[in-house]
Parts: sequence; C-alpha cells; structure tokens
Amino acid sequence: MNPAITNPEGEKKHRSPAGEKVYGHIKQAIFAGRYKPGERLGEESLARETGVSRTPVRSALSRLATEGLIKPLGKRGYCHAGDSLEEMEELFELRAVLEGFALGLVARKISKETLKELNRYLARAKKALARNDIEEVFKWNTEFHDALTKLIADRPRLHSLISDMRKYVLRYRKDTLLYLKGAERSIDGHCRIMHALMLGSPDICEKVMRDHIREAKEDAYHTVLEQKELMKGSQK
Amino acid sequence: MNPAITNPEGEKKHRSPAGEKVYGHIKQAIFAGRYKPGERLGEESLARETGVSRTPVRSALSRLATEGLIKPLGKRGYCHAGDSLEEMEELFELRAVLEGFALGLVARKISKETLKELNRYLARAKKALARNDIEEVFKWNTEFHDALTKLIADRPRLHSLISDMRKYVLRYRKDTLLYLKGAERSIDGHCRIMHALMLGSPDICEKVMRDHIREAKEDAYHTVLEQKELMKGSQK
DNA sequence: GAACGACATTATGTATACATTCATCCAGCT
DNA sequence: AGCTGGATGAATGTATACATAATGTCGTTC
Repeated sequence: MNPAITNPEGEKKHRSPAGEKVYGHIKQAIFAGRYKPGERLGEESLARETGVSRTPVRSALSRLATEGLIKPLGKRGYCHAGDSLEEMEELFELRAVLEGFALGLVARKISKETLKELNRYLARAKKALARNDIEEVFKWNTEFHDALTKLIADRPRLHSLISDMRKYVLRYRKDTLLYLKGAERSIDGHCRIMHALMLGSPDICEKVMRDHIREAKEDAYHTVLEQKELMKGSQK
Repeated sequence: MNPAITNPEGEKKHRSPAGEKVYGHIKQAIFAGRYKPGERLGEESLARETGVSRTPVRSALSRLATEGLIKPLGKRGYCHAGDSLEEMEELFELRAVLEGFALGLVARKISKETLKELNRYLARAKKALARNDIEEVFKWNTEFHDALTKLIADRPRLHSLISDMRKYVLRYRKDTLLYLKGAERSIDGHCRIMHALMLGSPDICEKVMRDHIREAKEDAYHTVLEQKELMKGSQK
C-alpha cells in the first residue's frame, strides 16, 4: 500500500503518542475505505477500537476535521466525508488556485541551485517513466512538488494549507498515476513548470501551475468515476 | 467596540456553553490587545481565568489555532500570534487570491436579484459615506462582502477558508475604515466589483477582487505601522 | 393501528485525577 | 568561573468519572 499513507511520518507539531496513534488509525481506515461513506464516527467506538481514552480521540477527530477528511455532523460527532465528486473537484480547484499563487511567489526568488534540483527530480521521473516504473515516477513527482512547497515555508498559512490539501489528495493521485497516460501528463506539466520558472514570470507560473493541477483533476475525476462503477458492480 | 467582535454571534457548529464561553473570552482578549504579542497561553491559567476546566479550554484553543488567531508553540501550548506585518500581509494576500477566485466562480452564476441586492448595500454605504457615518459604511461594506461570501456556500472548503480569514481580519479593517480615505477606496472597489460582475467575466472578476483586497491590505499596512509607532511611544 | 410520551441507552460535554514530559535552577565537577 | 547533570516544578497528555442532552424503543392511549 502507499507508504505515504500507511506510514504517518513525523510531522512538526502535535505531540502525543496516543493521539498520533488514533489519528493514524482513523486516517488509514478512511484511506483504506474501511468506513462506509457518510458513516458516523463516534468517540467511544473509536476509543474502544484503538484502545485509548476518548480524550486523544477527540483531538484526533478535531484534527481530521480541520484537514477536511471528516465533517462535523450537526451536534452529534463527525462522519466520514465520503468521496463525492464535488468535494474532489473543489479540492483540486483550491489546490490549483493556491499552488498557482505559490508558484508565482516562488518565481520571484528561486535560485539557480533550486532550479537544478527540480530538474534532477524531473529527469529521474522521466527515466522512471521510460522504464514503466510508475512507483518511481510517483516518488520523484512527489519530490518535485515537495521541493516547490518547501520554497514557501516563509508563508506559514499558505504553506500549511497546501500541505494539508496535498496530504488529503494523495489517495486520488496514486491511483491516477497507475495510468501511464496520467504519469505522462504529469511529467509534461512539470516540464512546463520548469520552463515557466526559468521565464521568471509570476503570472505565467501561476497559470501553468493551475493548468497542471487541473489536468491532475481530470485524471482523478475519471479514476473516481471508475471506482464508483466498480463499487456499484460489486454490490450484490 | 466592534459589535462583530464583542458579540460572538451564533455560528453553525460547535455546541458547548462552556467551550463557547472560553472561545469568546480568549478571542475578545486577543482583539482587545490584552495579551502581549507572543505571550504564551497556558491551558491552566485560562481555565482559572474563565472558571471552567481545561477540557473546554483545549477545545477552544484548538479552534482558535485553526482560525489562525493563535499559533501552536512547538510542543508547549500556544501563543498569541501577534500582529507582525508579515502575517498581516500573508493573510491579505491569501484573501486576495481566494476571494478573487471565489468572485470568478460567482460571476458565472449570479442572478439579477443578487446583483440588485449588492447594489442596494453599495448605495447605502455611499449614502453613509456622504454623511461621514463611518460606522454605517463599515456595516454595509460588511454586508456586501457577506452577501458575496454566501454565494459560494456550495463550496464548503473555500467558503470556510474565506469566512475564517474575514473573521480574523476584522481587527485591521475596522481601524482602516476610520480613515475616510480607506472608506472611499473600499467603496470604489465595490463599484468596480459590481461592474466586473455585470460584465460576467470570471477573469476580470478575479483580477478586480484581487486588486480590491490588496488596496485594503495597503490601508491595513499603514494602520498597523501607526499602531506600532504609538505603542513604541507609550512605552516608558 | 397509529401516535404520543416516558424511560432506557448511548454519546457527548465537562471536570478532575493521574502520568509524562519539558523546563528551569541549583549544585557539583572540571 | 563556566559548564554539565540531576532534581524539582509546572504544564501538557491521558484516563476516567460524572452530568447532560439526544435518540431509540417500548408501552400506553386514543
């Protein structure tokens, strides 16, 4: 399974073994599709499942709600947000806007060294694609985006917004890249990003990144549709 | 004092008398400048202050952190984010991007009735400006923006992001409008927004809204600077 | 038979007690 | 004298017990 999901690597803040455990547990369960869409998530049941008390469960639920994986349900706990196409679409649109803006900021101050680093990731992804090693393509594409994200660490809000959304979106992206065509389009987009960065124009960078993420949205869109079809078929 | 701040009106979710009480208490204290910038906010001291236990205090702190009013401090509690110019600038830049995008979305589907409603608010703000009634200008300008925000209620993430940031930004805006020039520029911006909406072009709407909020940023910038000067002067 | 109401069950809000970890300070050593 | 290391304290993480609110069920009544 996807290591970026099953291995909840060290984040910066939020310091608690138990709370972290529950957080990872629920997140993984959601990504694995273990909850029915819209299913209610109660503090007590989760506390029993994970073997901790309700207090860390509450904290984890609150965190997940901020990240958008679950939604507050009126007055009675939370529920799994489900993969509605609308949600997915909004998420990618937001990413397009925010990461587009971010790339515009980056364009103003990126260094030659960073450009080289990005080119390195891109070259590796291309090589991996030539070998049909999708896993590797995914890895280097992620490195590429992560390197870009790091460049706006001096804008804490923007940075954390983008980080959160990228975390959330992994589920779609991995599946998307399983299609060779998606991998090709993605790498092509990264090429265009490099060119835009070398042009140094914020406006062009913004537009290129928007288009890139909207392409990814289209791929994810089809993937989700097919998943829904599959689920429909597998229902007795 | 600002009614939008001192009167924590009914929000949608988050159901708790005690938790709500603490939330309002801290928020008000922050807006009133009762905490030194960067001051550490401990759960225990806040619990004593407000007379409730630490549990609702935790929930309130978590909420405030999500909204960006306080920042998680490494591993040890939270602290008042302070009014650094950088933070303020980032906040307005984000608003510019997100509300710009939102207005682009709105442009595609706004109805004649809504346009009329917006025009009504705008006209009232103009009249208030003619009377030099800044309080009223503020009120109708807020109605104007709120009406726009409501139009993207079908994009929950975008909507809540914008709502949160607008809440947070109230402190700057009120002071800003105390300057007549700021009020004039603000109303002028709203006029341009109306024209862009009537043109119906998403791109133009996006650009106009961005410019409008960046103007507000400039006003807020000067205001914060003057406040800092004042504080420097009042320090023995 | 359907609807209303009371009770039981369950879930969340709150409080408090306990555990753990971080920070500070003082003492002893180099 | 300065630095290091441990002890002490305080603040957060966790668990649990209690209070309150909501839901679901069962019984009664019309």
